[in-house]
Amino acid sequence: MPKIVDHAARRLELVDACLRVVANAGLPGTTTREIAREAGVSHGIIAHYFDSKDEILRAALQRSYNLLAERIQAELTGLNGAAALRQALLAALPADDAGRTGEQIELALWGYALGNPAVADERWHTYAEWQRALEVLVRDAQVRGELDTTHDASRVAEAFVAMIDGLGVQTALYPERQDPQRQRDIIDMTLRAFGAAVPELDD
Amino acid sequence: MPKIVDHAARRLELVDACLRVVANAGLPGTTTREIAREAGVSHGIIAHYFDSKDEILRAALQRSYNLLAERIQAELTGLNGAAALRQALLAALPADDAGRTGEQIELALWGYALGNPAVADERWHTYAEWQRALEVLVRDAQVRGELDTTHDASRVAEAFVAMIDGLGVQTALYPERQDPQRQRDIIDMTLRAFGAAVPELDD
Amino acid sequence: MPKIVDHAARRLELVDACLRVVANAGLPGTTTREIAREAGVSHGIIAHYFDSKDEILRAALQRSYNLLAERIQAELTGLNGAAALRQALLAALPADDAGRTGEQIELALWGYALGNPAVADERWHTYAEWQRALEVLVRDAQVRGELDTTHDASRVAEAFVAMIDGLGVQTALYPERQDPQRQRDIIDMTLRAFGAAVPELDD
Amino acid sequence: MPKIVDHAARRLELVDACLRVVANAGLPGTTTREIAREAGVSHGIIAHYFDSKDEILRAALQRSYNLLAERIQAELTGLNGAAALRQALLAALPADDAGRTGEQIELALWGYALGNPAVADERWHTYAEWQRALEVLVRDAQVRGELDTTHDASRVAEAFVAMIDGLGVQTALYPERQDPQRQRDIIDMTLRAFGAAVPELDD
DNA sequence: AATGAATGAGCTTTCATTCAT
DNA sequence: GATGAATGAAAGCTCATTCAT
Repeated sequence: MPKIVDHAARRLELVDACLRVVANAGLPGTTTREIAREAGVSHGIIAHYFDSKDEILRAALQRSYNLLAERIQAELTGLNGAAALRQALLAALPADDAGRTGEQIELALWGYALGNPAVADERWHTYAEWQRALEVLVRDAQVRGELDTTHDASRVAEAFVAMIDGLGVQTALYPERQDPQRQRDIIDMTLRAFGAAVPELDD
Repeated sequence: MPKIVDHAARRLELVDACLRVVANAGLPGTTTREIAREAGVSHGIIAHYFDSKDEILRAALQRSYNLLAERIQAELTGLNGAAALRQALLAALPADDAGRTGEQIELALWGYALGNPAVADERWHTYAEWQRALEVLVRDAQVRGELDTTHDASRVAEAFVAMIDGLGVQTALYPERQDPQRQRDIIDMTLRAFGAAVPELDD
Repeated sequence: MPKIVDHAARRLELVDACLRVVANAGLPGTTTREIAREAGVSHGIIAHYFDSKDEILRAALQRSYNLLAERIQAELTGLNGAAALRQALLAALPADDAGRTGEQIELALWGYALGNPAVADERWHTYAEWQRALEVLVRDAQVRGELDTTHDASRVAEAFVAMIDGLGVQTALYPERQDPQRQRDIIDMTLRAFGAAVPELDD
Repeated sequence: MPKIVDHAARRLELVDACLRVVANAGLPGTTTREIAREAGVSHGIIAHYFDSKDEILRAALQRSYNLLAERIQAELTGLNGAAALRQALLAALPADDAGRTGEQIELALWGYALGNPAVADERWHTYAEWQRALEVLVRDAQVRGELDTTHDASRVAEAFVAMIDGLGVQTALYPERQDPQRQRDIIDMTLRAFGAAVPELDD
């Protein structure tokens, strides 16, 4: 009987170690040796669970997205219309240290996708999925009369996706210069501009 | 002092070669050897003009931004109010192959800034400058009654900066999947949402 | 003691798998993992049956020689004198694909013996045995008056051993450039030079 | 002005270091690090002069053959007929320590050629060249009546090439067990069998 | 007996940097 | 100023071996 090891769990440990390294050391600092050290295992073990460094990086990219998607999904329960849309957008914003780290991982892995068409393609599908989910929320809000129907739902969704991405970039690059509250205000302001009844702020 | 002029020109040649390499080979492919080869000079020459690889990359990042700023500035002559704002935003969008390449360079260099606080700090200043310029345009449009005054000009500017960045990311990562016209439509739609009188589209 | 039988049979399976790997992948491609895969067993099993990779390679070398010796022996039944000598030499030549593969294994394992004096020593004994066997055949032919007695039997045997080895090297290295028939002709010609009554060829 | 270095000379130094390592440590022991250490230079320098380890090994193979060919050629001056043939064969035999080392290099590199068709092909040409040269000597001896004309010159040449190779293998593998004088005797005996008037030995 | 997870040394190769000329 | 030879650290990856189960 061989040593009993949960293969999937071990892979996940390594992927998470990889994400921590990316966050701490950036993509160039993400070496297989460093990942192993972070996971507290030997260097050679990575070859046991991944065919190459590429494979673990791709898995990390996917995991990073899954974590975000789960977080957003969790926040939507019980909401609908403009409130659900707003909640989704705010949840997608990096709010705390973990969120900031997540954004840095995301941004570092964009640089990785840049040179790997296959990776970029994988990434595209998760992006499109996220945009479609947002489009559904926009349309629902429009149907309920909680958002202007003047604008095409698909484009509105895309506008918000872009804005979220852009705000995320700034958080990743200038974590000390960004105020999470201000980013939420900007989202709320834009929602109002698109006709949502978001209560005014008084800062 | 002819020597000094030569010196600056030589540096610029090297920086431009560096940008071409980043565009063609990505950040990991940007080696000092490759930059020298692209510039058609010997490998060791880089040490003459830059203390380190870091320094040439920083210069390339700055140059990349300057080129964009110049392009935007050139498009604004003779315009004011909402029209100027719109023109600035559209000019900031990557429209053609050159623009797409520029975005990829930008994105690759973000990954570089991620691990270098000093680089990120430099980058922050150019970002802030671009945002302030946009804020001036927003305020001007508001004063002229061509944009809703409901919203804080500073936040509106930031919203647009984020949206431009986000759309740029998508162009850089998925160049074949993005339609420049659709990106322009999204900007126009958002301008209308903020009260600008941008003519409706009929695609 | 059935266990011991199993043990020997298992070892043989592994040794044969090793020979197949050497033939297919060359000596550098002969890894313990590959041997295990070829044998259809787990990787760690090799440590059960062999103390080290060296040991299995040594066993493979010995096995390779035994297979050849058996083949030669089988061809000699019922023959004697110059006819037996000729048959032994022709049987030692690689004639078909299997023979060619055997030569490649042999040659690959020479490279291995080169750095391992112990292995080379083992190899020496099988070489000496093969030479002595040939010497007996030469002397028998001389006694029967089917071969010149001018020459020392021991040296004649050695000359033929060297020639067989040399022809084998060429088959191993340039399988497509060698013609088995031509190699047989060369052997026959040399036998005639040493006084054997081998019928003339007419190609 | 760059540092003046004789590129070709430096390459040759490295190739010779490579040959010494192959001789001392065998093919598996021939690492780029070891070659650099043997040459007394830094490890990375090999990348300056050779694109890959393959390239330096191929160069070493070629060099090894050239050294042998030069040695043989040097011994032939002033001779012709059977005497020239005999001298060529004896010169091709490994006679001293240097010759033995050369054989070991040769044998190790055969193992390398085994897995590289391109290398094997290169090797084939030098083999064919050596065989043709020998054939010319055989034919000359036949024409002068110093060798039996019964046998086909081409086949006789091939027989001798094979015998030389086979004797070389034995020297390489069992350097302590081989007696150079005995190998020369075997060659002489075979020459006599083919009709050459080589004086009898009296050992 | 058999498994396969885990280790760590060592491989080739790449690369920023230094420096003699 | 300019060259390119040289260095040495570090990268990804391979692999024989060990060992808990």
